[in-house]
Amino acid sequence: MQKLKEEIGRLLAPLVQLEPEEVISLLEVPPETAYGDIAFPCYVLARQRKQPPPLIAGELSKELSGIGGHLWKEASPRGPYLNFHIDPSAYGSDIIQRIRDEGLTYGNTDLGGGANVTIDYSSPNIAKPFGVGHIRSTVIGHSLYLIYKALGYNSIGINHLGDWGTQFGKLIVAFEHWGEEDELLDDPVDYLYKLYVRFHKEAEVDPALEDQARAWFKRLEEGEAEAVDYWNRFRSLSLDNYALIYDLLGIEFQHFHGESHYNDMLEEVIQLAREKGIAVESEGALIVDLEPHGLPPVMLQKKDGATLYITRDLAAAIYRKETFNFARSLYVVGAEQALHFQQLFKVLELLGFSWASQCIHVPFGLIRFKEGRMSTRAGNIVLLDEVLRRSIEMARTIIEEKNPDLNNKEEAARAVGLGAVRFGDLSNDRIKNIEFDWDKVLDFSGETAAYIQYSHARICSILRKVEDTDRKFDPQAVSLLIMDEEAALVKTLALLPDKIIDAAEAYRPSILARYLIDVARDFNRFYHNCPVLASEGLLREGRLLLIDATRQVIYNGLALLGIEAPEEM
RNA sequence: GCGCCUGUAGCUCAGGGGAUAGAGCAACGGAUUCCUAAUCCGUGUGCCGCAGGUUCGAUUCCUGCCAGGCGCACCA
Repeated sequence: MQKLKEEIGRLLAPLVQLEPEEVISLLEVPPETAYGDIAFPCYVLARQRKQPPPLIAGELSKELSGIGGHLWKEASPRGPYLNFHIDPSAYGSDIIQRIRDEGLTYGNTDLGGGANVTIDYSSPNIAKPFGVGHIRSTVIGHSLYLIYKALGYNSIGINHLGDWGTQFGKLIVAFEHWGEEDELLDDPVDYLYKLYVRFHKEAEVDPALEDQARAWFKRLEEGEAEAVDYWNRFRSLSLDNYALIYDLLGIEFQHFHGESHYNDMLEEVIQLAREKGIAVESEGALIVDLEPHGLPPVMLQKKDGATLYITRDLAAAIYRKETFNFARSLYVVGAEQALHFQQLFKVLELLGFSWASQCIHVPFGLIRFKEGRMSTRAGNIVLLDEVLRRSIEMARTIIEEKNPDLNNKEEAARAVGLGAVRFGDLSNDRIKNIEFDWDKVLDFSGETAAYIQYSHARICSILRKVEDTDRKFDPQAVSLLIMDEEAALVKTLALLPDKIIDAAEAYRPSILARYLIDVARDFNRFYHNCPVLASEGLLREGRLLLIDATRQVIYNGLALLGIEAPEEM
């Protein structure tokens, strides 16, 4: 698409007295393919030429009639627009050849130039079970990690484990009171979760428990052996459990620096805040007054001397800058923490760090029940484990029904089941809340990952049936692809690089997810109207090249969402 | 009370100054001697939350209001 725009920009610029770049930025896609494939709106020229836009469009069309381009064949006026019509043969040839040449790297660009981008994602709280709520940060963050990598950035995935804080005090108190050793060993995370829920229930009647919890956390911060032992056990038991889920989902991180990692740096942060004169005592605690900046105050240190998570986040931000010298630092964390990040970035700025502006909160909405929000404390959450298991099970059932002869059913079921859950989270604008609904999670029809994967599998199926697998690009064969369905598919395939860039700039994998739905839809229309194997000669060859390119686009695109594209399902 | 986010078809959601506002689901009807029907084609639906403003032009930008969600010092 970019190449086509450049060509139009070059030709049109001298005729309209604009720079080629300006022309390119004005170009838009018409609402109907019938109008044309790319349009130049003439409103901007109305003042300059003192003519109505439709007249200008007509004149430009005439001026261009003798010229023509490589990738387009005609520029027709329609109302105030000058519509360019792609030459399907030339354009298709250009795009398909490019996809063939670039293969697995088609869609990638080198915008990043190797610059570091840190991405904080997943970051579960130790000792709490992995609920469906946690999947959002995990899946969105990991996709952004992959997308930035595809743009030539050096992505650095950081799992900022919530492995410190008063919650550990709570767990220790709960375990001291009600803990059973064998139950803990039996199913650690589940048991710790039960203790956590029980703590909050009992604390409602007996508020003294909260004080005990704070005291235990204080002892932990002071490095008291008994507290540290508890912490170590709870932490490693939880990590073992998370490892299973990350493994299943294919999620990776370069760093597992949890909150506890920054303990040694907290004193320094507090010292710096004092030196800069932004930290003040208030009611026995140490706070930063952000009122002049229109924000509520933040607390760096409690009156008992223990720190809070923003203190650790400050230390972590500084550590990341010093260690990775990031060009951008992303925090893929729920929208409910928006204020926290505003405060965090503001304090960094007040501490004199100009790079505070490179820190970006990438927020997302809550996963809720119809009846209200999920709460770990109240104990009403849906476990991610269960969601993934049931989704894979459902996929297995459908495969059994539709494709009973399939060889590696288990592999396909896993790809489809996990893909469904992932896609459900990635396909809508991340800022919106999601209502958790089993029926929707387990539905594999319509705009779903299965739809895209299915398109991929069918292409693979066709390609398997061809005797000569050693295909070469043939411009003549591709030039025969002039049916509407073929031209539409080619045009969509050309968009992958732009969509990856758009997704990265908006921090929205949903842009890419939606695009892949378009690819699959265009492919399915083609599939139903244009026989591949039953065609003959060069046309058959051209269609094989087209679907192979489609296969590549789907494969590459799904990969950036962290979704597998099985060859059979 | 203050702040942030959201409001588009019956439901779930795309779109995001410009040409007749689009998909999926659900409903109904159709397509399989042929490459996997997890598919495709057809039918119907919209005060784009309400009221102002900016503009040649607003569903899109600005302001106010309404509704829902989420936050607002010793949790993370």
